[in-house]
Amino acid sequence: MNRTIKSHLFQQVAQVAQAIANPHRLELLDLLVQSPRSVEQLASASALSIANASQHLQRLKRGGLIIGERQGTTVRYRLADQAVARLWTELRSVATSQLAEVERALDQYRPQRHSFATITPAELWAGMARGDTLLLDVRPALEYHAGHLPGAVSIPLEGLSTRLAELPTDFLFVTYCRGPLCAYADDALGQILASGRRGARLEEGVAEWQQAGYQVEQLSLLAG
Amino acid sequence: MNRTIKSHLFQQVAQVAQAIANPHRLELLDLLVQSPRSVEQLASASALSIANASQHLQRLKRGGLIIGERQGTTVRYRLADQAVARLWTELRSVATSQLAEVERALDQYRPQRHSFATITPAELWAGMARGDTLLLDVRPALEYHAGHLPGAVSIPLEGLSTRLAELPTDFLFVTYCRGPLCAYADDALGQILASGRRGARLEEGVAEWQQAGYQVEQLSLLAG
DNA sequence: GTGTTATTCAATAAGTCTATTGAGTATTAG
DNA sequence: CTAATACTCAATAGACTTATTGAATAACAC
Repeated sequence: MNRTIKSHLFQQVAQVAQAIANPHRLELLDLLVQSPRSVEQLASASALSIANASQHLQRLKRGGLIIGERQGTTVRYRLADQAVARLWTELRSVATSQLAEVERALDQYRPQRHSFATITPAELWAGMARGDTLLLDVRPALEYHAGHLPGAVSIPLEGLSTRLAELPTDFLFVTYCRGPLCAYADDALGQILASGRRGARLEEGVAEWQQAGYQVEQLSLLAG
Repeated sequence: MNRTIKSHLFQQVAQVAQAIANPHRLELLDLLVQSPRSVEQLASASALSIANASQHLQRLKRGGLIIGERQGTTVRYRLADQAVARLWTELRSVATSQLAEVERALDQYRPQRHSFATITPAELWAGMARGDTLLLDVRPALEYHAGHLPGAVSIPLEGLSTRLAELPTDFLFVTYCRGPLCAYADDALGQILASGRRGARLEEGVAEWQQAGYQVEQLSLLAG
């Protein structure tokens, strides 16, 4: 009888684990860590049908991981709590460190990652203080507005190729994006290096930065 | 085609989430956070058949969460990494803070938890330094040997009722066990308070203690 | 009111997960 | 060698999960 209650307790906790135990839902969560979004935005960003995305989002909601708020005709989903971002970070960290399969998949998705220079937050700080380093946020503008690293300039990957000529030449360009499972910063860095400029990649995204105890900057709460 | 690779990456990470997305496997993990164990020990502690426990353990192993090592005729399973304990702690924390259902299940499993005094690590340190506080580890001896809080005395719940008379009367007794989802410390504290002694419960277990940056003590690596 | 857009719901077929059973394997003891 | 112990494997039925479809609802513009 104690056993029944105990089983029930673990069953409840397992509900949360079941909510994240699906690749599509992890991808949705990864997007929501960057910024709140509507169902349609999430569906198109993750290549799901609207109905399918909606159902996955409701599963995440039932698991207490995200919150959906109706705003006129759309429903805007966001993380229920920063602890959810920590859970996602921790899961990713266990996955990449313990499963060789994940490392291999990551090498496929980000083939250049071993050839790029990487930079730590401390080195980045020092360079920005010296004034010889520029930090580029290459995520979509929507995500930049929801929160970005202090001093970062928003140059979404989409527009980089046309704006490349604008960039000065005597700087070290540090690119970052959603975090270690995102290839935007690699793509951007590739273009920057190809143009003859110097650059490095920061593996951390906004969530990892925040979890490491640093502040993030926010421009507008109504980012759309 | 980029999409295929990306999906594959998230699928790999989801494998780890799927490994913990089952109440029995969470219970096994919760046991393994306390100490390594054989299949038989795990099966009996979690009320599973041997074959079933073995299969769940192999699923956890495939997910990279635990490691099994043959030692003579038995196979001893242990956590693959401390990061796994962090993942479990983080999952539990999201579950308890975001799902009212979990709080309700916890109230059923630990009905006295709101009536007991709780104590923080800082208060505990102060009391132990003053010499008026005794810290009791009420988990099975096996788990105490695998690692325990510094200065804790091992009094497994099983033997407490017969040893209760031995305990001095002029101390504050602080009980702890596996962590917030464990009722051992509540049971023990109930007996201690009923005997007229003063006491409080420490919610943290060894894993949470360690994750908070404190040291743990270990007696023997061959604890059996 | 009608029409439009964004989202959710319900039904369903195909796929995946689980507990149980009984057989199979590895190690040790004698 | 045989027997015993501890564990794993394979097969399977029943239970859940998932993607797709098309219908239903909610908010708004007019």
